[in-house]
Amino acid sequence: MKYWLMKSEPNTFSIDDLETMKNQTEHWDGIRNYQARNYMRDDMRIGDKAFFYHSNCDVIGIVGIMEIVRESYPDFTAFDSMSNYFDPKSKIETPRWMMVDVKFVEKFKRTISLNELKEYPQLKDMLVIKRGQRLSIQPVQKNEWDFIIGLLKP
DNA sequence: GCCAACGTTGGC
DNA sequence: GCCAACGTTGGC
Repeated sequence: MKYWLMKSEPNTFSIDDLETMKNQTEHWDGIRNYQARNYMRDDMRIGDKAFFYHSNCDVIGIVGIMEIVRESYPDFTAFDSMSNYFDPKSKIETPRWMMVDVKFVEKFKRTISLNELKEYPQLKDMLVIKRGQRLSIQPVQKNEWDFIIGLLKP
């Protein structure tokens, strides 16, 4: 099983939104970056776990956990000229962008902020704490995952 | 295939 | 709102 971190701006889609979706499940649409797409398409498998990360907001950081429940399939928002994510270069016959379905697992009692993540030497290699790192889907190492889960214990 | 211009991300 | 970092585009 692999571990991931997936960013979303809570103004657009927050962990609370995910929790209130039907079946607590939603497609993760709007990824328009090749490296992030490749991670979804090539490496994400059903049962993988992902941190839900809130970006561009008051309290930036990891807010909970979700699970991958459907492997990659074409991102239909790319075909919709009314969508913010419309991409005329992505055709139904040859879709350029993919998405996965994610299911809510838990919301943490507290946000593990970006500032806090930066404090721990154990996490110094995490992509998310590196300046200018904009990848919206990032792999997380098992030891990093376990360390972060450990922070939640009293 | 290079690279300048441009657009976007996302922390601050 | 600013702007550094980075990805993409398109002329050559």
